[in-house]
Amino acid sequence: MLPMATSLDGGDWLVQVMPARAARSLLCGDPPRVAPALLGAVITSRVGGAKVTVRVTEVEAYGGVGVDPGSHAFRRRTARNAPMFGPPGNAYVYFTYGMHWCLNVVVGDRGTAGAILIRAGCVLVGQQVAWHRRPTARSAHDLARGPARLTAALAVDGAHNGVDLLAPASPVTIALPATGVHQFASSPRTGVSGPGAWTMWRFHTDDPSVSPYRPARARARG
DNA sequence: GATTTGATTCTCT
DNA sequence: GAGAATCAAATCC
Repeated sequence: MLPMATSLDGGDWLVQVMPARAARSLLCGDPPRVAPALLGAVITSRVGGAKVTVRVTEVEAYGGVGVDPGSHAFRRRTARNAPMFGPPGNAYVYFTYGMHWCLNVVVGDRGTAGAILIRAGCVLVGQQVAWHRRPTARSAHDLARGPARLTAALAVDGAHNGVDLLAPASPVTIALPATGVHQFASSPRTGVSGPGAWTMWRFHTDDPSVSPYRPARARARG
């Protein structure tokens, strides 16, 4: 029998998290409905033997095949987006702009290819390690402020694509809060242009670590 | 096979 | 605020 909730004690903060089985069940829902439930979630990385824990403050929801033009899986299943078609709770890590990694949590029923992009968080444990990995950060709130900064602070990269984030043995794990965040805002997604731009599928709490909103813009190329 | 695009970040002005 | 860095995947022809 699993406990109703377990606690993670990290000093001046305390998060009541739900059991992995309950979390996996919750993650089976539609991406825009599940996304707010990930606010306040706790992601722990043990990559390289160093422990870094962040509390999620900002997420974006992405739909599946034929549902969401802003999603990698909109057209069809490919080798790249294959992890999105896996079971909910798995990680989908992709490389973008030639230099950045972004971490998603697969949601929705298996095969529906929904995902939640983890856009920002605040570092609760392992700040020194995070500073070492993110020397250009200007403040503690800046350590994981932005999807690529967050993966840098956690040392998450392609090696973690497809791992089960709800398995305790995984190098990167996620724990959902037993009590969801009640105060949050939604807005259009960052960097999504075209037909999917209108969706209010970006959710964030009132926290300094939330990344500044930037609408999609055309890029000049040299 | 060639070209375009992108769920970004950093630096310089 | 604008531009550069940098590359895999998707799309175009």
